[in-house]
Amino acid sequence: MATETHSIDWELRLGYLIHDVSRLRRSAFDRCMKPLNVTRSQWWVLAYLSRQDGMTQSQLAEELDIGKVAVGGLIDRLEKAEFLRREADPGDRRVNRVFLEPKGKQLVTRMRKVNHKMNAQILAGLSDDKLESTAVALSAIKGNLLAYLQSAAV
Amino acid sequence: MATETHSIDWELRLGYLIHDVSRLRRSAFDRCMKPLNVTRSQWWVLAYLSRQDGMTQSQLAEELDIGKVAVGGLIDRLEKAEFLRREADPGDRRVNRVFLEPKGKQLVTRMRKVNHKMNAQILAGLSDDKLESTAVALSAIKGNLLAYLQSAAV
DNA sequence: AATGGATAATACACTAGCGCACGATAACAG
DNA sequence: CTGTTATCGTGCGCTAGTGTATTATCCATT
Repeated sequence: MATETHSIDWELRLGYLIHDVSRLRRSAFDRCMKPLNVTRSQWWVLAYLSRQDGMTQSQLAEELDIGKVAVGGLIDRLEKAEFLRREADPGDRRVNRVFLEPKGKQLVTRMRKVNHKMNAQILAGLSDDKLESTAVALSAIKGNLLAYLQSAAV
Repeated sequence: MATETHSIDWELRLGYLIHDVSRLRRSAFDRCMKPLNVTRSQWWVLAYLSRQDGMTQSQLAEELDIGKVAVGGLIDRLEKAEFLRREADPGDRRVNRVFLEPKGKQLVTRMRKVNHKMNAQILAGLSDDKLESTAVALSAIKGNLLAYLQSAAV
């Protein structure tokens, strides 16, 4: 089994690496955000809202690619913490629109900085070239994954 | 702030890409494993056991890099499903050692195949060179992350 | 032998995700 | 206008992870 010729080995390694990096990155992120008293998932909600305030819960679920239920729970907690508020849509009584509260906006700018600093540290020592080619490769993988998930959706 | 010169852009992209790829990969993995009626986390437990049967729960937690509590829960479910069994260590009455049951071993071989096939599809179209350089870059990132998590452990 | 510190597993409370099913509402068909 | 269908949000139950506290056991030092 040591004599596998080509790619197989890298395939496996890459599989594990993606797993490891994403797990470690998650830990690092959590550690960074801890002093801000907001979780990773909550961060994403706020980040998306900061780019487009007043989204509906379903839109958020779509963008974040998580279920509506999960979004509901997140918003519950964020609302309780007064980072955002729900507001009934005047035109469609089914929908809740979600708006950032001042406290939330403030948090977003702080989080942006923290995130940026973390990225810099994590990618330290990698040339722009490497960063770029890695990004390209990951994009390709992402494309494959999307295609795979589409097709297998049967 | 729009006039940042260099890498910043790739840093951001790479951050998002790692996030996306890991999320999508997780979904794909879950989809693959679904017919086997075993979750991703459970898969890891079985995989590690298949390489070293009879580990203690704490060893498993260490290897998998999750908490002991989480491991306990996973093993509860896996034991109930008869994929493995707990066995008291004769020398130290505090520890439980975990062993694969035949049903578990059987599952591991099936999972290996599925995993391999998925990897191949996901990395399709990438040359060995690209795979290698991507793996190298991710390794470096992983190193940075580990260092970061160590240092910030203050 | 006794005690005090480390370690193994568990209990409990919390955040987070999924899937399914449900009620309310909207949009559209006839 | 009425019935069907689709969509929005939620409730419930499950798996999974975290952190803290607890219990049982081991081990080292006195």
